[in-house]
Order: sequence, then C-alpha cells, then structure tokens
Amino acid sequence: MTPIHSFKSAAAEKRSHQSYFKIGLSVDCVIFGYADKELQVLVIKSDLKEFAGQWSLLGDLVRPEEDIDEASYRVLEERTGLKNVFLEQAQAFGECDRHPSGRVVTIAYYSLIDINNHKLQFNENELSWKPVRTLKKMAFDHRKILDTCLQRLREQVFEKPLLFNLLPGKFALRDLQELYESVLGEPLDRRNFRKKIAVKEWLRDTGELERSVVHRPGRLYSRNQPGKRQ
Amino acid sequence: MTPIHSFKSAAAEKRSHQSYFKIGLSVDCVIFGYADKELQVLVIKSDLKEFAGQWSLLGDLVRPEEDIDEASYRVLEERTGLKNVFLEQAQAFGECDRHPSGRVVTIAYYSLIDINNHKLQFNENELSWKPVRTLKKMAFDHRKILDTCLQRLREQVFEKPLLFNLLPGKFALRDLQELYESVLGEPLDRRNFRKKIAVKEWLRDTGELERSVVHRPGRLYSRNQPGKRQ
DNA sequence: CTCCTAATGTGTATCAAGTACATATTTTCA
DNA sequence: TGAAAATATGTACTTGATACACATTAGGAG
Repeated sequence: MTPIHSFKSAAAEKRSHQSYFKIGLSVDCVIFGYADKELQVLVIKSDLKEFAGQWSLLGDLVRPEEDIDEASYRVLEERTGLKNVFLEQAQAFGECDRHPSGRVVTIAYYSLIDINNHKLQFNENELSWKPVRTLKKMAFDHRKILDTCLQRLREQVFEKPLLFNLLPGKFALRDLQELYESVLGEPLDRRNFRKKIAVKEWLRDTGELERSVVHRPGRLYSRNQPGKRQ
Repeated sequence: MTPIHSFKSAAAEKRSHQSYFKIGLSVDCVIFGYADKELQVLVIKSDLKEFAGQWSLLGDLVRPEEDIDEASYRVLEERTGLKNVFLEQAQAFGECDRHPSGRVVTIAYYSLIDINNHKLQFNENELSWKPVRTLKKMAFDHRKILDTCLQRLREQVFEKPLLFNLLPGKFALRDLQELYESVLGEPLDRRNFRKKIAVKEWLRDTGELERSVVHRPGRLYSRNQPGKRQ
C-alpha cells in the first residue's frame, strides 16, 4: 500500500501511478428542463452495445488540466451552449462495475435551464429532452444518478429560487405552482403555496396580465434578481 | 474530445486511457471523535515537504478493484481497526492544484467513533487526535474538507442519531448536550434540548445513575438501537 | 446532623411555520 | 346577459421552536 499523502520519492510516485492511476474520472450532468407541464431531462442515446437503445446523461471524462467543476461547466456548454448557469455537485458514484468499458468513477452535477429560451446544439446522437417520468431504464447507473439529483433538487426548491431557471421570463403563479408540483411529484394547496413563495421575495410583479386564456387572467411575475447565478 | 459514453473500439479506448487516465483518485476520511469536551479529528503528520509539520486527514488512493465506498471503509479500518461504522460520502474535491505531487481528485467521507472505546493502531507517523478548533492550517485542502464535513454533520445531528457513536455506552443527558454544543458550536437550552431529543426515541433509560459527581447525579442513558450502523 | 452547593428534572406561555379549508371576483365565451 | 373557469384572498388549527423559573436531590463542609 502506498498512502497517497506520503509519496516519498519520484520512484514511489511512479510505481503508484502505474498501479493506481488506472481509474477514469468523469462528470455526468443531469440537466433539467420543463415542457408540456412535465419535468424533463436532457439525454443522448448510448453508443455502447451493452446499452443499445438506452438513454444516458451528458458526461465526459475530466481532463487532466481542468477542475472537476470546470469539467461540468464544459460539458454543459458543449452540449447546450449555455454558460454561467447554476450547476451544483450532487454526489460521486464509484462502483467498480458501473461502466462496462473499464473502471470509471463519475461525479454527478445537476442544472436547470429554460428549454424554450435556449437553442440547443442538437448535433449529437439523438440528443433530446425526455420526461423524467418516462425514463424507466437508462444506460449505466444513470437512472440512479438521476434519482439522486432529483432528490437533491427537491430538497432545495424551497430554499433557493432554482426553479425559475426552468420558466420563461414572465409567468403566472399558476405556472410556477404546476412546475413545483411536477418537481415534487405531489399537489400543493394554492393559497399556502402563494404564501410560502410570497415571504421569500423571489418574485417581482410585472404589472402585466396573462393573455389568451379562456378565463380570468392571472398576474405575470418575473424573478426578482434576474441574472444571478444562485 | 472523446466522450466517455461513446467508446467505439479498443483503440479509441486505449487512446482515451493514454490521454485521460492520468488523474489520481483518492478518498479522505474525516474521522470525528470527542474528548476533553471538545470535538476531535483524527489526523497524521504530512510527509510531503511542501506541508512539513502540517496535519492531514487519513486518505489513500482508491484501488482499481474496489468501490469508492469500500475504499473509505478500508482506510478507516486500516487506521483504526474499526469496521461496520457509519461512514458517509460528503463531497468530491477536484481542483487541479490541490495536490502538489500531481492531479488527484479526492472524495471526502466522514465518520464518528468513540475515542476511548477503541484502541487505535498508532503505528503511523504521529497519528493523533486533534481538537477541530485548534487546527488552523492543514495540509492540502484538508481544512476545507474538514469544514465541509463538519457542516454536513451539523445538518444531520438532529436528523439521525449520529453523535451517540462518539459517546461511551452509558452517558448522562448533560454529556450528550455538551457534545451537541461542541459540534454545533453554540449553547443549547437544557429543557428544550431534552424535549427535542425525547421525541426522537433515540434514548433508553438504563435505570442507573451517575457516580462520583459532586452534585445530584443524573440518569444514565444508552442509545436505543445498539449496534445499528445508521 | 444540618446546611450549603451545584447540579438534575420538569412545565408553560409565546412565536413562527405549516396545514386545512371557502368565498368573492374577474374575464371569456355562448 | 348569464354561465364557466379560473384568480385572489384570510382565518382557524396544529406543530415545532424558543424563552424562561422553580422544586428536587446528592455530596461535602462544618
């Protein structure tokens, strides 16, 4: 055993490299979106024959010269063109057999973007949005990673104004509540929801009203601190 | 760029290994203990000249054939002889320059053990317990890792019965409260503390009383579900 | 033996946050 | 003009957190 914190010589270091530096390190991004009143996630078709026809998350190996956080931002930007959005580390997944091509430990990140407001670069193999609900089986352990990130997201939605990233600039409270319900997977009481949101001061009343609705229109709001990375 | 999820041939895989599999992967364990009414952490003197005289956490490179969780249990067992204790992943740390000997990404775990009830194998370089409070500067980014784990611990202590791992089998409520105060870094109201703990049913009244105290002795309790890994 | 000391052990009033729930209002459409 | 379908809003209740005071018990000193 060569404890990593006690490299003593270049030789020992080299030995250690030979025997231990055989583990690949990747990041996988769980990129949430919202469409058709459902929570969506950005996925691509897996190229591995082991997972033929299955969907996988967006991921890539971490480069030797980049921080892991940088790697996650790079993956997100390469696939979506987006920069400067909320992106948070969730957890590392490191079971030996999680990748059929070899030993790869992955670090999961999650992010939220407005599907309609950003043209994605759909130049990859069948890059597409899929409802989280419909993804039963995914490549690798990606369903587990997705579940972990979704759970983390659920813990955060009333702490930080994350979900506003999924909505267009102006939205009615009804839209916001439906989004929360989609993410949390349970119905919410309208009056209590409004109270809960109101005290956080995340909203700014635009003074405008909904249009083209077949009933009394609701007020349109925007998020209070636009542009903040949060 | 060779996306990891689309290895197509052995050749591509090999190329990828050559260019990317140069990142070392380690686990670091933040092992908390409790002595002298202070929260302690298990550390060793760093062997690196860059960090001469500084303390570092217990860590090791992950072996190619072990899960990362297994690696953390192995490190804990090798250094303390302990098996089957609570050990939880906190976060990955992957800045490029965090290790002076090369690129090493580390995954931090934390654990809690009863210092007095377990003979540690102090065969390493100056393996020792240090009060968290007194560790100003540590080797690598280990002070940051320690802070992250401590914060995570603070979030958990009223959710899960973690702190009982730091105490002997029988203890008075006063002891428990002092421990909570050490971990949280703030004083707690005795009556409210007792109520908060009481509703959780974590305690079992042993029927015994403190001895050798110079005042009215308190009842001794033990944790309700002994042996559970939690 | 008695008193003093220093802790244990307990209950209540208050405040904040969450939950359950009903009615009046506004717009569109027929 | 009236019916439909949604918006907008307030109040009672419960739960959890907080602030706070007094009686009780054992040891030790005299």
